[in-house]
Amino acid sequence: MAPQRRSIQDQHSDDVATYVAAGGEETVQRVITAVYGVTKKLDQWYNRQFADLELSQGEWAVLAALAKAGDTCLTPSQLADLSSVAPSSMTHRLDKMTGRGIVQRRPDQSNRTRTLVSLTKEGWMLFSAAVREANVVESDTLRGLTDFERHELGRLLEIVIAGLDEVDA
Amino acid sequence: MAPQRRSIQDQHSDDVATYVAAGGEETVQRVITAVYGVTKKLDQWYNRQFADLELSQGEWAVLAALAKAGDTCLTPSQLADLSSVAPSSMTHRLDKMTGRGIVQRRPDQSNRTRTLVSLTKEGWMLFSAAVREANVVESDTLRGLTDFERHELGRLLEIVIAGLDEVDA
DNA sequence: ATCTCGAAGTTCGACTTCGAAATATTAACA
DNA sequence: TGTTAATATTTCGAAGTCGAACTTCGAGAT
Repeated sequence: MAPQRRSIQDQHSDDVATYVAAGGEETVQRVITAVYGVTKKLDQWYNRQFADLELSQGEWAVLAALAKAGDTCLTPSQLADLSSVAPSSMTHRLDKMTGRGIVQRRPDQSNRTRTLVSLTKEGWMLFSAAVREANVVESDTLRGLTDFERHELGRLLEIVIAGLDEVDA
Repeated sequence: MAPQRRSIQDQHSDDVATYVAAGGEETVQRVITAVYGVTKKLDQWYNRQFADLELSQGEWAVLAALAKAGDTCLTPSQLADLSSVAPSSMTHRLDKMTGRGIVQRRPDQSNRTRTLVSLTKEGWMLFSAAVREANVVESDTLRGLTDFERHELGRLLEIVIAGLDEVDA
């Protein structure tokens, strides 16, 4: 009754064709469309997985940014920038996360307009749990690739990453 | 005064190290983190570029979904699903886009609970303009890769895409 | 033919986000 | 020292989003 469900790769080919027909370059569109196809699926899985931990995408962004900073504290403005969100939005988000006890705020002694945010021990534990949960689906995502291919994929993407700096300027 | 601004690839290495320290696999994290680094930058550029066209990310998702469907009309539910948004949100979004004249709604004659949505001529023109604008930054993004490398990157990503179907089940 | 169940769309209240204005502190300069 | 400009954060109103309840319609069973 329902038309045969199209496979994701067929859908992908048609998507590329649509973009090319609208004026995009084929070699570019093939890569970019594929990148977005992967992240879209991953985002859906993250949302499902993180629901267990009562963690939204936005809260995850804050958690990850603070974890990556290590011992260095970050200000709300920096967190807003790293999370691609307005500074005013970060205020309430931090209120909530502070209330939950996974981050803590303290005034900067050397500049009292500034607030320093850092992870609590509970925050670190939550981060670690989230990474290990996420690693499951991420690992599944790459399961069609050999070790060599994973290495090659990583290498190529890192070339792209390295070029992003200059494009901005 | 400000500490030397760290390059994106250095940042990337440290990010991977953080995830590995928290319990992720190195080969997996290298690839996934790189994919997200690319899309994050692209998202920022899209937002800037599309501001010219008065187009939000959400509206772009609807536009692209309808364009990919070609002549086939889509229902609000399908659009909500394709755009990863709640059906109730799609109602208002379509109201706005209809008011602007880029999409049109009409009742399905064969099933009157259903509404069919399609692009207007203005919608198609807007889609085409957006694709060509986006292609500029996308092309810049890949500028560090040779033609062969682009082909290889596309090939590897398409293997991943092909595997996504089965992971879901 | 009628009844019930499920599906599609919309409406409603609560929460999140944004941009602009307000507040507080620091830095610069005459 | 006093005034002004700049920076960091928060508050506030408008807009977008979500989940739940509601309405309408269609399909299948009795």
